[in-house]
Parts: sequence; structure tokens; C-alpha cells
Amino acid sequence: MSKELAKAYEPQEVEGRIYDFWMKGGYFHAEPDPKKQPYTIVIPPPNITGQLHMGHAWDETLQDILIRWKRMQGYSALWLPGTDHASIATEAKIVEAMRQEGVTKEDLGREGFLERAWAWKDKFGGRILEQLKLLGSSCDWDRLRFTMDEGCSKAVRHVFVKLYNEGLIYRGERIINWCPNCKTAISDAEVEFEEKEGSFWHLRYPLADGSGSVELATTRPETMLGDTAVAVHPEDERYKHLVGKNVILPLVNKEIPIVADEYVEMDFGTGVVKITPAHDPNDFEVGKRHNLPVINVMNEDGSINENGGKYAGMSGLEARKQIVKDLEEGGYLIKIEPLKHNVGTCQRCHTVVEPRVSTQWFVKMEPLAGPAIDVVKEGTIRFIPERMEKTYYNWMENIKDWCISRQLWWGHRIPAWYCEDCGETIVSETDPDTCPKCGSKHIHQDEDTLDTWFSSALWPFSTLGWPDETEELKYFYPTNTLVTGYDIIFFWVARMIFSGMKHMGKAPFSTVLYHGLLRDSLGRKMSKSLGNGIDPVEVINQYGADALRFTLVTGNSPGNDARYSEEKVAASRNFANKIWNAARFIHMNIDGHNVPCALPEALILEDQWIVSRFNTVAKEVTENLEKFELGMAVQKLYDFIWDDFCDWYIELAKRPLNSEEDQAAQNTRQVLVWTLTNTLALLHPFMPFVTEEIWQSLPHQGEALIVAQWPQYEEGHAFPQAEAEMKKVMELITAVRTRRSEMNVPPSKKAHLYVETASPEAFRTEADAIAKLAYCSGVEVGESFQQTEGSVTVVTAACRGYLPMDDLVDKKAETARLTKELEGAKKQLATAEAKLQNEKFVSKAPQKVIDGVKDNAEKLREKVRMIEESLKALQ
RNA sequence: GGGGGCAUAGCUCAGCUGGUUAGAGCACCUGCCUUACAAGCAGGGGGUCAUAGGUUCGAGUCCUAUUGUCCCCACCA
Repeated sequence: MSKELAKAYEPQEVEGRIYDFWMKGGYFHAEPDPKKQPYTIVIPPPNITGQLHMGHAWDETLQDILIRWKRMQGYSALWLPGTDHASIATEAKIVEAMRQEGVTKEDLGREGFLERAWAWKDKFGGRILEQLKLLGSSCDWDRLRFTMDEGCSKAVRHVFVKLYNEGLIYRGERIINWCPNCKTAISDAEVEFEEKEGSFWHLRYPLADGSGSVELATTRPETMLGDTAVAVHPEDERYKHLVGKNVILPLVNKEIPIVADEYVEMDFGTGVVKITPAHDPNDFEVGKRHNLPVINVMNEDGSINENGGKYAGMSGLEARKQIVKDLEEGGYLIKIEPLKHNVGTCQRCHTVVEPRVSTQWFVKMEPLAGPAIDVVKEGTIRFIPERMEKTYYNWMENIKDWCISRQLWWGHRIPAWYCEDCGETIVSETDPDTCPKCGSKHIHQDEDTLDTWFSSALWPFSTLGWPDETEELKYFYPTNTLVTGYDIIFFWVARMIFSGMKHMGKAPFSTVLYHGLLRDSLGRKMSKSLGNGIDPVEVINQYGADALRFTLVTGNSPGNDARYSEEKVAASRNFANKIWNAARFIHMNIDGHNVPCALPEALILEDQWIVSRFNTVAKEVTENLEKFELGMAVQKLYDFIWDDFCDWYIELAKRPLNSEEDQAAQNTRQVLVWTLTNTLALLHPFMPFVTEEIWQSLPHQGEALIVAQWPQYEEGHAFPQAEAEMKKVMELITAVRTRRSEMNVPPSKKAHLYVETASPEAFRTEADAIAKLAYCSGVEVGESFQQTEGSVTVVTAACRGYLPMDDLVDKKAETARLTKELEGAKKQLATAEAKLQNEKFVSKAPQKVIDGVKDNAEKLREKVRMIEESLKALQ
């Protein structure tokens, strides 16, 4: 903060400079340090294709808050950053860029393509990291990792080989989800179901013996080319006699059997199902049970292949049209019904996925799932909010094998080689030259790459050097907190957990903090197609990173979706500005004086009050953070800074600051500086830039706020008595202000205030403050005054105040008002007394609550008495 | 079909293990340029906490049902 203080906070001027200062200071870097406790967060690695969006901003803000807090608490706090190669997304992007140039993957060949991909990664992969810096993210950039860097790749190979040798990775021909657009297999998790309007084609398959036909229905008529049976339920009386007979597959003119299988539901449709083992997961199972041939009729792009006879070469849609037409002409089409049904689509490109039989690599999940379930059940890993555990169990307990091979080039190539001479499969961490079985040199590597999530599953330990036994791994693993959105529980969280259990024998983290989805102000998901996405970088440019961060943690709780609106950011910006101006005020009063950042020997009442309030806030904020209640923590800081510190303490401080007594002024300066700098420390994790900037400008101890000590609750700073006394004074001031406001008295019109109370000390001490803040010409405090007729009365729990304002007082109205107030007080008193007379309440409620009610009743009795007295005086 | 979330002021949302009179921001109304801040100050109005039962001395908070709404999983051809 310069001496020439801008009237409003200008984040644009501050943030870059402060971030450089932190970087130069090396404050983000963490080392294994036996003198400290480790605290570790690994970043959910953003895709190299990505640009920072609001979801990231939210995610990173939460992580940065935790890591900054722990760093200040003295932990060796490591926030490990990195990026994900995002195989399918990145490859699609590069292929698209190439298409614009008229180049295909095949033109370039594998090596050429990969060269291009790496170049692309070098060019764009760092973009999102630069954007993270704008947010203030205090990642240890010295430890930046990439899922395809040497170390991570080594870990991937190691895991693959290990799991293969244990029989937990296998290769086989299975039905998988095939994306005809991406031209690769995808896992179950990558299929999204969308409800679509389709048709239900009712077909007739004639019996081979000419004795009639069966009717069945399908949503995908083109797959009939691959039908190898027709199935009915074994108990279905309508069809029992047909089981074992054959039908003639129309158009193909081939006999296929009628089989009985329990999978068929008698009540649905006609109770007859065509069986296409190559193109439907259920049919595949039926086919296995009945030893049916599997006829794949589809090419990689979804078009019909040579098994489709005259339809070969047609696209799926063309084939469908032609087949329906031919069926109709042949008299095989009975009717077409409209049908709403869920179709699986590719998560990346939303193309309808085709179930397709092909040879792929799989991870056998069942043995891995058990320990991963247990570790959450027994509480070694805690999910916040807890309900996310249910989602997790639900998935883990019903998990199917994970298809990990992708027909892509960008990614970790599967470390398997095939011997062309003896057919041996070689799975190895190092590239083999010859076949270990027959010695042949004619071996070739599997063409496929691994699912991108295969490498991210290892992220918490691969980034720390595993499989090598590094110091980092020993010190920082297991990590502490994982922060992520609930939308990737299956993709990532679950897979990290079973990987950690399997390879490290330890859970990869102890807590998973989930946040929700960030929606737009109308509650819609932010998306490219809707065009309602907000660019965090623009928001930061306009309002500052602190304002955005504050917005993202205020007013929401773990696991819940939140709405973004610019109004909220503006409000947050105002808060940053408020603090800035509080600091300006302090500067105006301390510059030119030698003010240490320490509390003075003697504290006057309001000093004790603010110190005590701060003490409480420090304790509560810490507790909230420990429970991951970030929204609550930040709310308390907001209230403390704005209400207690700015609206009350600074206003109260103006009196001693302007007084003739040098010592009083100096004491107040110290309290101001001490309170603000310590408050800045509490706020720093949330709003790092503005707090560091101000802290640096004020008297302080230490070189930077980012590494300053986290404030702690101190017994000696608790002044409950002062808090109670100040509360009385503040209540009086507020009551007078309210009364004046109701009567539309301008601040310029002042009146004398008489304060009648049984406990006059605090009111006497603060008489001048009361006069100033309640716009009084003078304040007199005593046990009893002769109240004049034309006065305005205010009654609080602790006192009765009245202001002679003859010219303004409407006696009738004043009487009416007081009467109403009296009724209210009496009613409340009656409620309290009824409670105290309720034996069950007195016997069962905790003493604390009873005392509270008693205390309240006491106050109300006094209040009633005081109002009655005022009414008497009015008469 | 299975599971879960949400329903609190005009709007967006907090409200932790049930405890005195339910909070905030924004919006609204009134009065103030009081030399830190008009991105501000002082005050005000506004809520039968979705509905119906229940547990309890006491329920926004716990239980049951209902309604509305959103999401996840499964995927009957």
C-alpha cells in the first residue's frame, strides 16, 4: 500500500505484484521437513485442452484456502499442481485442428501425430496454469507434474504390469461401448444416457417350418443383420411349443433358433426378443448361455460391414432406412410405434454409442473394490458431506470390469507386445526386443492407449515419485484433503481410492471435500452450447481475484450446487474495498507515529471489547475450518470486520484518536493496528491479495502474511465482562438512533440524553461515545432523573434513556408507542414466566437454557417497570 | 425400477450435535456527502421455515407420509 492511498481498492494494480512477491519469496514451495507436520493436497489436474472455467475457480479456491490456512498454522503445506493429458478430448481437438488443414491422422502416421500432439501440449497445456495463478493459487510450481511425464508414465507401466501379472488386468473379447465418432471404446462411466424420441419397429419373423411366424419389436432394426436367435421366456405358455424350432431371418434368409431365456420379460412387447449378441450387452449374455454365434455387422464408424450383405458400406442410418423399406416390401413390417427411450451417448461428443463386441483390455474390479469400500466404511477416508458415501458405495458395490483400452494415439501406450511367430503376449515395464518364449524378433506392440483415468487414478502417489521410494512420497503420502466436484466420484475419486489401497496399501487421502456444480443466475448448468458460461479471468480483471474467491465460498455448503451472479461478486468487491478503507483510516492516523504491532498495556472498555470479539472470532473461524465449514468461517469474518470493527470500533476509536491525551491516542492506534493485522491473517486464506497488500503496509512482524502465524485463541484476550458492558452501551445507542430515525430527526438536531440505570459504570465511561454516536448534545447518567413531560423515551434491557425534545414530541403518539412497547414486553415476560413455571421444563431443560430464560425474565421485568415509569411521566 | 438432494424474507442462500425474539447479501422504503469508505453511514418494512401428522418440556433442525422440484445410478428388446 503506497502512501498515496487510492480511495478505492484497485486489485488490478495489486494482484500481479503480490503474486510475484510470493513467487520470489518461494513461499509456495514445500519440502519434507521433519520439524513440521505435512499437509498435502494434490490438485485435480485440469485437462491441457481446458481453459479456466468457474468450476475450476471454485475448486482451486477451496484448495488454496485450505493450503494457505495450514501453511500459516506451521505445516509443511504442499499443494501439488499438474495437468492431465485428457487423451480423448485432446486427440479430438488436435484431429479437428488437422481437419481444418485437410490433414488426417493417417496422413501423419502415429509418430507424426504424436509429435504434433506434444507440440500442441507445449503450446496450450500451460494456459490454464497461468490462469490458476491469476486466482492466487499457491501451488508448489516447482513440483508441477503432467500425467504423461516420465515419472507418471513409469508409474502407469508399473501398475499395468503388476495388475497383469496378478491377473487383475486381462485382454478379452467383450461387448463394449463404442463411440463411432471418436472411433474408440469407452468405459461404462463415460456413457451418458439421454432420453430420445425413437421408434419401435414391430417385425414378423416367419417360422422355418412354415407353420406361421413370431412377432417381435426392436428399436434398432439395422442390427437384425446380426441376429443369431430369437428368444422367449421359458415359462411363456404362448411360445413354449416353439422353443427349439427355427425362424427365418428376413432379408438375410438364414435360419436362426428360438431359444428360451429368463432374461426375456413376458409382459413387455410381444414377449419375443431378437438376439443380436454382437450389438447388445444383454443379448451378448444370452448368446453366451446358448452358444450363439456372434456376428459383428458394424464398422468402427458405425457403418455396416461385409457381414451386412447388400447393406455393407451403408451408414447406420442409411441401412436402417433401407432395411425398414425392404422389410415392409417383404411383408415383414407390422407397424411402427413412436417410443421414448434412453439411449447411451458418448460423454465427450454425445454421439449415440453402439454396443459392439471387440477385443479390449479390462481391469478386474471386484477384488479391488472390497478394500476401497472398507476404507470408507471404517472412516479412514471421510466424505464431506457424508451423503456422498452412499453414492460411492452404490457404484462400488455394483461395479463391472473397467474397459481401459482406447483406440487412440494420444496417451499411455499399452505395454503389451505380441509375438508374430508364436503368438505370445508379452507385458513388460521395459520395451522387449525379442519374444522371451520363442526368441523371435517379430514382435509388435499393442496399438491401443490407456483410458486417461488410468493415469489419474495414480495421481496422489505417482506425482510424489512412486514407484520409487522418494523422500517426498514418504513424507507427503497419504495426502490429506482431496477437493473435487461430486460429478467425478466414479471417474476419479473411486479409482484413486482403490489404486491407493492396492499399490500403496494406504488410502490416498483422509478427507474428500466435495463441492457442487456452479450454475448461472437462472440455475442452469453453465455450458458452451447455452453460451451462459462466465470467464473467471474476465471477472478477476473487473472485480479482482479476492472478490471472486470470496463469492465462491460465501453462502454455500459442501456438496451443494451454487448459483453464480455478478451481483454477488460486486458485493464481495465492496467488502474488499471496505477493508481497504479501514486500512486507509488507520494509515491516516498512524503515519508519522511510531506504532508497534502489539497491544498496549492498558485497554479501555472498547479496546477490551474488540480484542475479546476478535479472540472469539479467531477461535470460531479455526473451528469452522477444521470442520470444512468454509462458508461459515468467511461469514463470521465478514460480520466481524464490517460490523464490529468498522461500524463500531473505528467509530469509537475516533474519540481517543482526536483527544488531547497522547497516550490514549497511541493506545488506540496500537489496538487498531493489532486488531486489523490479526484479522487480515484470519482472512488471508480467503482473500490473499488485499490482505497481504494491506498487511505489508502496516506495522507487522515477519516478512509476509502468507507465512505469518495463524491467530490463536488466547485466554488473556477474553473479556466477557467488557463484551457485556459494551453490549449495553451499543443497545442504547441503537435505540436512540432508531427513535430519532422514526421521528425523522436529522443528525444536526441534537438533544440532551438522560440515562437512568442501575448499573451506570459503562454508560459513564462511554458517555462521550454515546453522545457522538447517538447525536446527543450531552449525556447524563444516573440512577434516577425527574423526567420532563415532553421527552422521548427509549428503553433497553439495561437502561432507560430519555431526550427532552419538546418541540418534536407528539405526546399522544409517544404514549401510544410506549403502550404498544409495554404490551410487547409484558407478553414476552408472560411467555418466559410460563416456561419457568412449567415443571417439566425446569426439570428437563439444561441449566444453561433455564438460566437464560431466568435472565431474560429479569430483564423483561425491569423493562416493563421502566416503560411504566415513562408512561407515568408522560401523563 | 433404485438412491439422493432441495423446498426458510421479493431474489440468491446460511442456519453445526433440537434450546431464549430465525440470519446474511441483493432488492425495497426513510434520513444522511457525520474528513476511511455513496462500492458508504444510520434506521425501517418484509418470513404461520412446502403441507399433514408424530417424538419432545421445547422442532426450521429429529421421525413418518404427501406435494413440488432437481440430480445420480440402472437401462426392458
